[in-house]
Amino acid sequence: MFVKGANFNVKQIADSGQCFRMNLIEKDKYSLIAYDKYLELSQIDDETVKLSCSEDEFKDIWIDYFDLNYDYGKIIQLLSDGEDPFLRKITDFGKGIRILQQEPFEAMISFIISQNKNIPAIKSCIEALCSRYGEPKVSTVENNNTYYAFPTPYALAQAESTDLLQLKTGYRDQYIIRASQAVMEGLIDFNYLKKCDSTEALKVLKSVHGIGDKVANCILLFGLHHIEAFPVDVWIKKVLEEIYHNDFPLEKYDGFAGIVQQYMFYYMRCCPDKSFG
DNA sequence: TGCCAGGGATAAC
DNA sequence: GTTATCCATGGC
Repeated sequence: MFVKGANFNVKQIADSGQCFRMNLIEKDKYSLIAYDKYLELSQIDDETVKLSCSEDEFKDIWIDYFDLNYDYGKIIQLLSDGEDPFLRKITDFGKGIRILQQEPFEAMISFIISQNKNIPAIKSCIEALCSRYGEPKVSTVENNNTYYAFPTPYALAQAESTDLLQLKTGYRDQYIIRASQAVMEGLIDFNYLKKCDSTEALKVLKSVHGIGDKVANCILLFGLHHIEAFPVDVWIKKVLEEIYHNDFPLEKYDGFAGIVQQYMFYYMRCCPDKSFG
């Protein structure tokens, strides 16, 4: 089926570092595994994306996954009309990005793995984790190909440390196991964390061994849809230092700071011409 | 080869 | 409260 509308760019989303199971298949065409489903997306033109799913599946899963009920145009207009020249530039550069609503558990484990790794390494580690602990599935999209769902909390709570080390998790093995156990035990309740305010949710997430400020904010933003969350990694830190001299007025973007953060991240990672200012 | 990566825990100041 | 050190490993 086809999705029409501005501010939905598959390449920009795939390269925005939110999810790690979205990959280029051929020019303008990407595969994605999420919510136990396999999906292919093709960018037909600036305002058209083709999805390989049925309309029912689109309504059930992907419309929320891609946050298609949220008006990004309004935020983009606001930033484009603002007085900050850097924000005007990066908003124009990344205006096809959307904040994904990923499965909270997948976001939690993925961003625990992400620490001190680059994106290609994160991707291969997560793929290894999925093929080892995830449920095998068969897609009807193309050639009945087999893929693996993201592992359940139950599966990872019982994982062996030595086994995880073979999947290149490095020193994060116990982080993964203990976080999964916290979910199984109900110490982490994603439904509650979605509903409560982000300060409270941040505190709860950081109570898990291996989840610090940055990872917790990524879980908030990409798994719990707290779009006010503002994760600061090495790239964002660079923006805050080099562009704003550590005086970025975050409070001006209250309520949607996470979107601004994504424009910053995507620009820093992907703009071929990073002439600042 | 050495440095960096969507960091965090812990020890040491 | 803030800073230094260590962690395991792939990517480039």
